[in-house]
Amino acid sequence: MSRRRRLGYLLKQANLRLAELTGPALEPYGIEGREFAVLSVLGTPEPLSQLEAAQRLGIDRTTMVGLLDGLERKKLVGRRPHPDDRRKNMVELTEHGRETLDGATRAVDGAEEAFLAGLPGDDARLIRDLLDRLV
Amino acid sequence: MSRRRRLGYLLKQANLRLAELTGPALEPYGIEGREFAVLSVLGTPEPLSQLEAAQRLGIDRTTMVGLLDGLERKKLVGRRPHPDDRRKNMVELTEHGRETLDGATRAVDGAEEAFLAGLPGDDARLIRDLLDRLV
DNA sequence: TATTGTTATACTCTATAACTATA
DNA sequence: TATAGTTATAGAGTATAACAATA
Repeated sequence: MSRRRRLGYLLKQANLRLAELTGPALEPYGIEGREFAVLSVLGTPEPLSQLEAAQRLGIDRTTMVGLLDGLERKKLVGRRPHPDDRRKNMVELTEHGRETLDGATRAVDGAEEAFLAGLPGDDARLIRDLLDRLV
Repeated sequence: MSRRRRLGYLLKQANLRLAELTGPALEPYGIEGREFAVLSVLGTPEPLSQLEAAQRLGIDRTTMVGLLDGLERKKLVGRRPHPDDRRKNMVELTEHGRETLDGATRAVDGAEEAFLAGLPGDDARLIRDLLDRLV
């Protein structure tokens, strides 16, 4: 009979353990977890401004500036002014960014799979569904 | 048909949402989430040194020093040298610390319950079990 | 020599405030 | 007046390195 651990502790440790798998998985692509997250939201069909991308990820727009600076230096994304509202920068994946996203997505899929490997297939699907309903 | 969100994103957001509930829940007790975590591990029957407490929480021993400094200032814990190994500080809850832990535990239980309120009872129990098996 | 607690320090991540330009 | 992007800055939270005391 083991002691019940706090939910906050479990979530934090799960996050850390997953990051230990995704970090190395992304290394060959030259990006970090947060950069992958940015590429992921930019990979959706609809074009996004910097602010919109930030909101999708739940981060501040000032944080997005730095992330995009890095991704732009790596030639993974490009900024261009919105034609109808020149306050906005629309952000798009470059060809290289798209390729990187595709490969990195497979790598992260593998890392998530490894992370969930301890659970039977049904439970692996279930925990994702449950978390999805919570957030 | 909604887009599948990354597991890392879900875990991070779940953590943030839970923290938004536990933070205010702990406020009446004058402690923060991390301090509650420390009190929790000190609340177990076996006496712990600073290092042992840090290891239970997966944090560095240098981080534990600062946390215990704060808790000691609040008269919630006490340090005393281990009788047989004077390199070690044994850390124990004060009477006030025990009372605070008891109340705070109920408050956090309530916050976790609220966090999981969107899920049917079975699923609320299940997600905790699944996370427990993952970490 | 190794371990525990401590301190100083630095690094990462993030947000707030203030500015520019646009609307 | 309000919004989007930017910059400067500051605050958490954390770890690494180095030291003293002890084993």
